[in-house]
Amino acid sequence: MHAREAVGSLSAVHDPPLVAVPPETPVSVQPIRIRDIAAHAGADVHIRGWVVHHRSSGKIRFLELRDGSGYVQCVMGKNDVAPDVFAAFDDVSLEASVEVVGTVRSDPRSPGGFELGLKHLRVVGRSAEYPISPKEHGVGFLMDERHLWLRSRRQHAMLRVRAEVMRGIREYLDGQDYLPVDAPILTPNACEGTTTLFELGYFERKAYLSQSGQLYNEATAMAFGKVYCFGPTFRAEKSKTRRHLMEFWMVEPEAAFLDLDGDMALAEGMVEHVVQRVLARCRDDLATLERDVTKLESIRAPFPRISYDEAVEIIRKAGGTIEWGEDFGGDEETLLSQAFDKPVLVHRYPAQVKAFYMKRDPERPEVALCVDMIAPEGYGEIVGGGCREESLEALETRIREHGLPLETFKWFLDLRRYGSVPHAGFGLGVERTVAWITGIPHVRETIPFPRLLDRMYP
RNA sequence: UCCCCGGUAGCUCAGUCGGCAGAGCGGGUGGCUGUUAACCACCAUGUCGGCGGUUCGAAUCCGUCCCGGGGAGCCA
Repeated sequence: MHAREAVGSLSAVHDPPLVAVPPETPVSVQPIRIRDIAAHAGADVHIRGWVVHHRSSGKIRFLELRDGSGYVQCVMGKNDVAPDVFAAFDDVSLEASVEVVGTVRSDPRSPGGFELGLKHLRVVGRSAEYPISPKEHGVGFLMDERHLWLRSRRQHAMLRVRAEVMRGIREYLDGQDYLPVDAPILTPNACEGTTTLFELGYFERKAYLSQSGQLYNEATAMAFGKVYCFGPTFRAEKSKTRRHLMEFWMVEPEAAFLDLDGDMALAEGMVEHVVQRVLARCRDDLATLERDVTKLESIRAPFPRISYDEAVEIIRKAGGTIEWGEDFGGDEETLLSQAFDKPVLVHRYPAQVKAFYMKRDPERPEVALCVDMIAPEGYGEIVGGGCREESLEALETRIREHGLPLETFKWFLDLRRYGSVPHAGFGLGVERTVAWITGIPHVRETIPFPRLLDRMYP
């Protein structure tokens, strides 16, 4: 109990111990995170984590630990430690949780440059026959073991970049004076009336999982001027491609008095900021993922801005077959992205392929004042947005044309009855953005627990 | 929903012409004082995705269903 109390009192300004330290392990030093190990060179430290790797050579034993902040190699010789400490290694296996005390020393033979000369070792939780071995595995197997796969280096790198992307998005929008105002996830009806929604019971009624915060954003934008919502979004489409998830995260800024050029500038500025922030703060993670960072370093505003008409020309010259009036498929987006080394903003699509609330170009009623951002290297559309129709009459006409029920949009039409203004916004898909920045081919690794067609486990 | 590919040990896979079910890794036991996905020796492990058919004989050929992967459509 003495050791336990000592740790408890010392750890007031450090990480508290997550497990009770038994009396036989006389831990009297503060727990540290591996990331900070260089600051403790020459000193004794207390580290808790999981076994990534272990090797024994009879009288010398090696242990590689992960605590979530980094990796460190631990060493002990048979003649350097008490017999019970040396023997504790016998219970060590892949992904067993352990706590150790040792002396930090610089050693070029250790990955990371520092190693821990062990004084104490205790197995906190054993790990029998950990399923994921250090050898190669297939995607199907790893997805079944996703809860364990998350412990691997590659997944750490991926999800740290994701976290940095999300921080960068919030930092940028907050800095532009956008207020985070989230939209509901349970909605009474289809927002855009286009994609298939997940339906669920809402007591005696039906409800749907949100496919976009767009319509609610328009209400909050009229209340606060500049807003964004950031949360999960659901699409019940039976999509089975590397770019699709049933549940994904989307940030959607919306601003009153914003025009199409301003909307494009906002999207461009945000994407530039996010990419540069990841480059500045996640170099090691990008290296782990073997990302060619020169392709990211050139992501600086301004991005090319082309009309849909021009995009069709580029696609045709590149060998694509597309008729004016059709939306772009994956192949067309890839051809288009290959013509540029930056994200490309494509504006003024044919109105027929866009949502009902998109504003028509007054000079060309057949096109909408909208914009998509196509990521480089074939990662597809990462942003979709544009100007919203602010005229009550025009919007009512659009709703009727799309065969949507006017009464369910009463509140949405109210926004045009009471002080309507020109406004615009967009949605950016987090997973596609992370896939592009990390350079991985499939979005499923960019979210901790992907929801795919026919895959809901774990 | 449609098209293509696949399913053999815990994992990754090989299995020839239809003729004894295999390797590496992982696991177990033992050895080794500087290992880096350590190494060496030995040991254990199978509803060959399910069902039906052809055959003296099927992992192998045929039918069907299930599951997984890739792609299309739709979208972020």
